Amino acid sequence: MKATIYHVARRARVSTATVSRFLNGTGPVAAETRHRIEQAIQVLGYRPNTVARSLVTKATHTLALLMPDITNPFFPDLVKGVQLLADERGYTVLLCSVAGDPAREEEYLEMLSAKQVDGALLVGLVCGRETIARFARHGIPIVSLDRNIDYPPAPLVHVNHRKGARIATEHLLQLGHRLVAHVSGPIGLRVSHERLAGYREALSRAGVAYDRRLVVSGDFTEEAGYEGIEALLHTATPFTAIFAANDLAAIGATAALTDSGRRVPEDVSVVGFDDIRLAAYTSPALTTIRQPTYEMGRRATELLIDAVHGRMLGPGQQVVFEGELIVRASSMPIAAAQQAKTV
Amino acid sequence: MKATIYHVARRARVSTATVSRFLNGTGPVAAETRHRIEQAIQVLGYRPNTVARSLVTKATHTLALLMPDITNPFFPDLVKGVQLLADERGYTVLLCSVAGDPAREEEYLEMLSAKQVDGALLVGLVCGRETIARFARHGIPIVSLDRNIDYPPAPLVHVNHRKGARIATEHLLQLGHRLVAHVSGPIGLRVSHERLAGYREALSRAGVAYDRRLVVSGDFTEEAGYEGIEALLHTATPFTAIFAANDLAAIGATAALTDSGRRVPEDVSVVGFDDIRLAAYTSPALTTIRQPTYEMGRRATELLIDAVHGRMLGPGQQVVFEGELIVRASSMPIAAAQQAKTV
DNA sequence: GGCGGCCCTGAAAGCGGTTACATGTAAGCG
DNA sequence: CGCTTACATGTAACCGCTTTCAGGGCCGCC
Repeated sequence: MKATIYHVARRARVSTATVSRFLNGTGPVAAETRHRIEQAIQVLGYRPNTVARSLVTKATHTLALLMPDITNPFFPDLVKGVQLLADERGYTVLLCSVAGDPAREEEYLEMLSAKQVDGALLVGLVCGRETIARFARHGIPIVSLDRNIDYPPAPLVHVNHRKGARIATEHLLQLGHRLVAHVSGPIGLRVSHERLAGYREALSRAGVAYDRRLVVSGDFTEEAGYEGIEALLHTATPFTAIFAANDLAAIGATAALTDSGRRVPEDVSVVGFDDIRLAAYTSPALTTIRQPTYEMGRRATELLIDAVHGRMLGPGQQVVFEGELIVRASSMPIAAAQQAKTV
Repeated sequence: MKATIYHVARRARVSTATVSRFLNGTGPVAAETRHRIEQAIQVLGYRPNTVARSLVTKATHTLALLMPDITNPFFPDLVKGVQLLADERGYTVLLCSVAGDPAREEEYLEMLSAKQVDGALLVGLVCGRETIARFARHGIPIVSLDRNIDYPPAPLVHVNHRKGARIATEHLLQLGHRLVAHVSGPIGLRVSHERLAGYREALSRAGVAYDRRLVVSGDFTEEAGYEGIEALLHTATPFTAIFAANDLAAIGATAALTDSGRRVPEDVSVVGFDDIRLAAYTSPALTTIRQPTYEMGRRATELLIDAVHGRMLGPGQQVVFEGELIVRASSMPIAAAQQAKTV
């Protein structure tokens, strides 16, 4: 039989109200009473039942984290950031992998309001805005990562994808590459769109014509990167560099290049995006745009908890992080010889 | 103002008991009444409050997942398996990264019993057995992954680490290697111990003497793998192959080899353990032992949910998976030339 | 026609806490 | 000395739901 506050009260010869006051530090409790209560708790091995508490306080100290796919190496770091900050603040996190499926997203959103979570961190959701609006109507604060939520306006944390992509592409251009291919993310996703836009921006600033044949669409997986580049090689469209929309795709692309006998970076330079943990250890080590993933997770969670406590910045608040170019071994200046044969 | 069951009852002109019966399918409800209730729910946008429900039913439909570090690429797949199965069964999962810190593990365990989770999945815990025993006393079912919990006996899911390690090492031996180094996991962890044991077993079966200078200890990270092998190279102890206790370490080791001018696998063969997602895409693609991570997550969760429902197999039940050798490009027969120079 | 059942429903007692309000006591003060 | 005041505690309502128990109709059946 688990001890309840009632048992503690009885044993300490006080009322449950006093025990509760003692537990929460609300209201005064005499030193001697305090001592008796401590004793009782100790002896009984009492732990307050948070469910009962939540029922009356209407706070569960639980945050929900909705994300597409934890299997993508980009996310674990984010999760860690969220987790750690939540922990510091006495919150606990409910993990929901929604697999990029709008129906599941909606289902989960429904469930969350029933579960009375205190707040929700929505990362890269793909569902319609009405779905989110409906959810928000329950009054649960939300913070969004990489997905703009206009109505109701929710705090947004993201990196400047466009600029990052531009920097990545400019890096390649500065190395002398003119035929830069791009493996994009899933079409329709804002992130993919932004990164593609950054790529085009860099091209156009450098006066290089945009060639849509050089853009293959992927879905942020290694498989797609591999297949995309394999297919591109089959078309015999020449290129000397690749900017992949994320590291996974870059790694897949590199594998496709290697399997077809090309060398990276001697024949083709490759740059990715994200700077996942293993990017430094692939061979060649991957040049990429670092996203401060862990930090973003922390910051987003901080904003969320603030929102839970009713402390919000102005509406439409945003925290934007900048991507940082990390030059490693997968990119190098275009070789003169290479210019001639262009792969 | 959020609608409660009381509001629904009022609007449908029935009692809360009837609404509850309708909601849970417990007890009969007349067709017409049913219809009125549906209407009311619809109009009010009512969602039952699971917190209140849990208070009385004593079931939260929440499972806790305690793991060392989600950042290790081995885990996300596991999490996914857990997540998906939990989802199918109507459970939700609370994520706790304990960072391999016994104190945090204990803290979390405490919190979980207060949070009234229905069950807990403990993966690779390092805390003392008394801690776990104390937790178990709260009556919360647990299932353990990769850590034997003897008292109270909890179902255990794991792979046969020893055998996997033996197979990995045997693979190297069969390729003609005799000087096989090993990057171990953190000493003291059962998993590390088992994998080391498997390595030694293979050596001894093949009549190869065990040389402790060939064993460097790591902690399952790339950094440690890198540094371990770098250090080993400095000692000038010759070796022609490496069996790393996990893929991360293998990748780090490969990087160290490459950075020092060695080629993998021409100069040194490398095999890992885990078969993380990216193992197939490193270059060279990594030979490794595949753990059916996703499946293990599912199976463990299944056992846990069964336990929650009081359906347990016999005491001391175990599910053991077998590791499978996946031969890729990072291992090859020892070259004649190499035998002479032995790195 | 009376009666045992079967359906369907409602009243009310909790689940384990929190908290507004009331109460009792002793100190402070003119 | 009587009155306020602050402190320490108790009483009881309530959070939103489930569930036991006890009917009230209505049927069939003897």
